[in-house]
Amino acid sequence: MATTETPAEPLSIGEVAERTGLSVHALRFYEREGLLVGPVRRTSGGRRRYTTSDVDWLLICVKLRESGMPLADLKRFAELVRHGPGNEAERLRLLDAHRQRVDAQIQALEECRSVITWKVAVYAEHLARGEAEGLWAPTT
Amino acid sequence: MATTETPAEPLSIGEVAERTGLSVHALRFYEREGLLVGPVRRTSGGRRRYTTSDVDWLLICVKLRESGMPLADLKRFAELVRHGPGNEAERLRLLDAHRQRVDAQIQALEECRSVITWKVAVYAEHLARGEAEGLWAPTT
DNA sequence: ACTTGATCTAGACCTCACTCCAGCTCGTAG
DNA sequence: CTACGAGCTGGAGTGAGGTCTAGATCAAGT
Repeated sequence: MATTETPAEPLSIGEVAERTGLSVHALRFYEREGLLVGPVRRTSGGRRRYTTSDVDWLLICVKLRESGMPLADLKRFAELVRHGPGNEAERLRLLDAHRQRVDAQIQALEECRSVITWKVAVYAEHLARGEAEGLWAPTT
Repeated sequence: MATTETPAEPLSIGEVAERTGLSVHALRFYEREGLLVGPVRRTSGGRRRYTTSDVDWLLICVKLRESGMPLADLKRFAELVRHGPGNEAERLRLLDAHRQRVDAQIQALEECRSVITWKVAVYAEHLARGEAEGLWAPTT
């Protein structure tokens, strides 16, 4: 774990954007929305200083988002983590429910892929044997 | 092919909604947006009458949408089909590009799933051995 | 004829997840 | 000191993809 980096140097918002793939806009937005576990430290001048564990959390967030978890759920999860120990069962339920959704998504995508693949094959064959036949006149 | 139904009875918008999973609103919206291959027939009273090939096309659309094809691409595809034969190569490119995106998506989701699964395991183990340890004090 | 329920149109509205802007401040390099 | 880029805030704007409303019409049942 930990971002394969010095274990203590705080990072600027730009650096965090770079290593999470989120935009600086998105990072500020996530913070406003309460998606981070703790408040982000600031320099005396008011600039955000992210810790490596902030970044680790964000990397998890990115994976959860990427797999379609809505921000509302992410927020809920962050709240649970924020309120410390005692709610692990609920965190587990939340994650596990999401994992199931991801599985369903993968299955759905695989089904879509096979439909598309079939359609691609239809066109490929059609092209191979030269243009002809109403390929979709009523329906392929 | 064909929707395992009488090959000629036209369907109302409600029936089509039922068998495609799209809402009647969505069906009208898709039509306005030019996502259908041909214009939908109407009764003398102005009600839409869908043919089974309309439904077949919509079922393809649903699969493409479900796998993340943007409406704009779907529209492009519909246009190609609408303009009849001669552009099959382009249709093929469009579909094949999409198939590649779907593959990438599946891969990404699988990666997400493994991250989530790992996280679920962490919580499960934690719960099994009884509450303790700052599971996220810095980072899990 | 009356009632009921499905449809019709045009257009306003909605959610989600950001993204961008104005106007200002910070901080580092020359 | 000056410039200049990166960061700050609050709030408005964006784009995708629908969803909903109002007010009218159609069609079938009783």
